[in-house]
Amino acid sequence: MDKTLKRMATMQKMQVTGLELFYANGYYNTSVDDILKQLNLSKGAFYYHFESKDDFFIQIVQNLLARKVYSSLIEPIEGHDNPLDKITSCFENALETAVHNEMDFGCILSNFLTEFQGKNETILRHLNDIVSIWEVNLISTLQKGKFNGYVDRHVDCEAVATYLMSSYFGVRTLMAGTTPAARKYRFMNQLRQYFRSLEAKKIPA
Amino acid sequence: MDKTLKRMATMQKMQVTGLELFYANGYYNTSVDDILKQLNLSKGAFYYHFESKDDFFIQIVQNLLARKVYSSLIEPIEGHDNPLDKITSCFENALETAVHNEMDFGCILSNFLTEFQGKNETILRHLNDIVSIWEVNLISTLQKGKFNGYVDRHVDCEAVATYLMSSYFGVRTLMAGTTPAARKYRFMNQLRQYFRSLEAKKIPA
DNA sequence: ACTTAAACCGACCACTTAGTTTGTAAGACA
DNA sequence: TGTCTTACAAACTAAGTGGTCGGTTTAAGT
Repeated sequence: MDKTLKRMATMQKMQVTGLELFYANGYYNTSVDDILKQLNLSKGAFYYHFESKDDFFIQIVQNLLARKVYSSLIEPIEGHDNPLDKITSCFENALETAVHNEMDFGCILSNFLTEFQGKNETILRHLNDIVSIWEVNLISTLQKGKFNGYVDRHVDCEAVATYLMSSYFGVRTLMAGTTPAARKYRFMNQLRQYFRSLEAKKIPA
Repeated sequence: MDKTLKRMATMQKMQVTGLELFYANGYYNTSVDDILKQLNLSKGAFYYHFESKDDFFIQIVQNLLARKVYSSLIEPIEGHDNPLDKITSCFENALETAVHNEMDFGCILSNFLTEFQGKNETILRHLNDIVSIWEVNLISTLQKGKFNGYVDRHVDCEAVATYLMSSYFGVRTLMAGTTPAARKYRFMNQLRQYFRSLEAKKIPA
């Protein structure tokens, strides 16, 4: 019991700083030693707990990244209110966090997708799993919004989901570059403009 | 004269295959030797023509990448026709090329932006220069469209440009993953929906 | 106090990396 | 013909890389 606790604690620490460094420097540009140096741990400790660097990363994806995406992009849009409002404030919050983050390098998920595209099929599958979950949740939220009269019935929910994911990934990449606050403001501005065209038409009188 | 020709030819070959491999495998995950092996050239040749790997890449960015972005994303939207139509068909063509590309790993520019974010300031500056050029062109095209009565006068052109760049970067990342054709279709679908909300209102009668 | 196993250390291995250096074939030029 | 420069080859260096392995610490169970 205490043993598994210690085990979990060490593994957790490794994964947390692992994610930090992988996010900041990229997977291939971060060595296992880099991570261990920051924790004052040795190679032995690492390979005692993890099979390989790839295995280590996959566990990070499942343990930390999946939860992060869920808590910041999926859970906030659940519920039966107006999905367009929920998505708006969800994006607003996510982007605001990015603006205030001194070390923002873009959307973690999107960055890793880019890095492993065509390089590591196994890892890519795990990343795409997260994308799928996000997509499915967006679609069903939008469909629920249709049913509840918030979203126009002619709207193609799958297409909207694709458009939303695209724009979010992209703006995070742009924001990591220059003038994140301005870019966030402009982005949200146009997101609202776009959403207005998806609203259910009010039946006059 | 013949000398500079040979020199240019060799450098060109190196840069072309360099860009191919950097795009496919990433900058840090592609060694100079990888490039040289494919050309049957030696380290001597490489360091005779280029100062360093970084210098090599910067020249690729300026010589090849800048031109590529210009010819596929900037030049096609120039002119005095309806900018919303021009941008639509420009994106349509760019995405169609990506769909038919067997080895598509996303938008070259966006991928490199992601890879160098927070890692190499110098290279990042050169990449952001290209982004700026694209942005400026989008904005001025939209403003011209306003002047010519294609775009509604209340539209915030800078915000539209940000939104367009974001969505394009993002959809290219998504398309590199799964079902690129479907994602392209859905994306273009919603782009048109969005553009409809930017059109100049027809003055009735 | 003794056993046992989990948790960890750190030297080590084979290999790769960017970059250097020494050397040399081939053409230009005198 | 002899010299000099260009354009490359190939062996090399020093610093890493992921991964292995024999040994040591630590702490719980008896």
